Amino acid sequence: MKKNIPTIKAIALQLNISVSTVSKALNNHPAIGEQTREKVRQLAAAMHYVPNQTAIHFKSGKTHTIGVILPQLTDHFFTKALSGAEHYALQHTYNVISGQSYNHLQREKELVGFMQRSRVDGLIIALTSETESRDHLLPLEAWGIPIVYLMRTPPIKECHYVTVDVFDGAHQAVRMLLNRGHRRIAHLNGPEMLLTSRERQAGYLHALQQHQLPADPDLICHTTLSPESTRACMAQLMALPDTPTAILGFKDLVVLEAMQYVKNNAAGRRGPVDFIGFGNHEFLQFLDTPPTASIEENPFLLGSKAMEVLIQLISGGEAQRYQQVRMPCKLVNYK
Amino acid sequence: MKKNIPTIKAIALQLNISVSTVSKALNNHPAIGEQTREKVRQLAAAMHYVPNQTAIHFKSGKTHTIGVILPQLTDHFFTKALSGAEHYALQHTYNVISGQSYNHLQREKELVGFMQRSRVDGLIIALTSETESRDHLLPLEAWGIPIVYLMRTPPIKECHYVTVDVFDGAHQAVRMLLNRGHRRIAHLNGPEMLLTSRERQAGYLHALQQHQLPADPDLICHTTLSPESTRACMAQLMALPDTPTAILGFKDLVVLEAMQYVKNNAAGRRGPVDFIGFGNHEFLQFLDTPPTASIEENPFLLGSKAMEVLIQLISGGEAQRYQQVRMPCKLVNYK
DNA sequence: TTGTAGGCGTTATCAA
DNA sequence: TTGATAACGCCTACAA
Repeated sequence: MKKNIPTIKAIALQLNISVSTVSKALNNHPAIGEQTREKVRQLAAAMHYVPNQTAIHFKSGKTHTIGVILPQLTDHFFTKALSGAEHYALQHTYNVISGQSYNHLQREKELVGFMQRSRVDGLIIALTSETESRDHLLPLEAWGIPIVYLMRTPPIKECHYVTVDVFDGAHQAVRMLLNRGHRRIAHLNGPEMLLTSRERQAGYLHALQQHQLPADPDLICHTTLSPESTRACMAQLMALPDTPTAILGFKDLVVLEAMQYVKNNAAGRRGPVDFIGFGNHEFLQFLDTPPTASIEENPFLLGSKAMEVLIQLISGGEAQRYQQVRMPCKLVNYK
Repeated sequence: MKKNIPTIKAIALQLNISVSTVSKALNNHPAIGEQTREKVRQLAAAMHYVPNQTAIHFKSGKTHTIGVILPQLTDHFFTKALSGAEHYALQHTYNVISGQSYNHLQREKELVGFMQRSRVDGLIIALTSETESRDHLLPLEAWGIPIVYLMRTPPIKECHYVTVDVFDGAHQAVRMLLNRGHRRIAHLNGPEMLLTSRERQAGYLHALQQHQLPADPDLICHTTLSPESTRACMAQLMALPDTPTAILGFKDLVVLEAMQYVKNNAAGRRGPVDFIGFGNHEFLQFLDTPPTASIEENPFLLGSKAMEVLIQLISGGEAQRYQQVRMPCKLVNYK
């Protein structure tokens, strides 16, 4: 199967006119006669001519394309963030190319390289939980390609980012649990390395503090997000002399695993009865015994906002201050 | 923020050698001295030189990139199919660019246009449920860009496709329900337009037929996959004088909506007690009352296979017969 | 109103 | 072993 793709030159040849005339006709250049324009357009349509974007990118030095790198799309949070980013980009005639890092730094580096080679005009990235340095991203910045971090930001202040205000989310959740009478509230948090984990924890601690409750380090544990790790955390919590009565989880999936653990392993024994996680996953509605509440994050809007910030950075001319946006989240009650 | 991206020319200028020497040095061309090669490599690394892929694509006429167009990534099935396709592509040094059609023909056409302009070497596509003709795909084929349809195939024989053997999946499911004693089995199917719906139905009918059971058209309905539409179907089924005792659903989500409907609207009344859907969604494990079974499809392998077929078509030289693959599926019991 | 020429970054061919 | 040159498809300033 040999490729046979029509070019401007082929059109020019057939009509016996010059290449530049064809180019102008197709681009609605004013200095082209009505007749010629029509002739060209008709032939182009008949030949199914489609401009070669690689050539245009190459020539213009602008790809009008945004790269998006996310950990994984099996996580609804990122899927929706991607959709939001795509949506905004499309409305502003930008294209999106995306890739999944599968939470591996090595793969993230490869993807960054791919984005660089593809000469994206800007990058949105949620770092892997392995990523400690952003050395592999510095060349992009040096090139003048703006980067907006989404959710998973690097541990520095000098960057553009868009995140969810998980501090407030955790704070709201713990306040609700406190109001329901709980005094032993565990925090089944995500990987310690993630900034978003640390912010959740800060919100958790702040709520306790406001209630003049001491923080018990035994009540805080970190799951790698694997089911095994989550179960290990739960085993630890349940082994405490004074078991927690409520749990704030990193996200809904973790909470469900925790609830399952309690159901399977704590029959009869005292165990947590109230659970709250992040995400407000749509599957929760199908559960006979849903968690107490869930913290809704609106990832679609998050992605859309990230793209908005990025496109503004790209088109906004001179160096701007670091854009740092925190989107609100909302506690949704299930009981 | 002005872009400042190093090129081969910049390297050549600094080292006071020619552009072509630099190019060869970077590409390990044998006819380059060890010294020169080293000098070039070091400077390139120091300048964070990254080749301009748009230029290479442009020059070579090969992008080494595969386009993937899917309805939506919020559907785990397609997310996993995408991951599988990406995985295979990466191992064979192909890149993937993907887009979501959101099940809109218009958007699908735009994406096809984007893929064409991007000069992908091949395309994997799952058509929208709106897509009746493949006119917008013909130019690609005329260009010699192979297309592999994934799951959502066009209603013709002359195409390459990779699907799941849903006929057999439905057949297995209905056989199981029959074995459990059911004689009034409803088929809560997906959009009639989708080939995959028709194949499910054929499997359903075939199983009934093997059991010498007549097919009751009242027991077959088609949801658009929206919750409202699914509820409307359920209302219809529940209004029958002889209500179904079991339901085969288009996919797990539809089944859960159906189960919820029964729970909310049939308290006390006779209603279906066994449910089977397609997908074997990972959330099913968290349900107190899961469906009876689910039909596992392995979409990751499906996407991977589609990519394998496509890359073979791309590199395989001359026109080959139509590749048509049906992946097996497996009934997973929950009760 | 149309055509000519140059150039974007890279590689391949051929000459030095 | 290295360098000069042309070419890929398209656009644009300038010339005709």
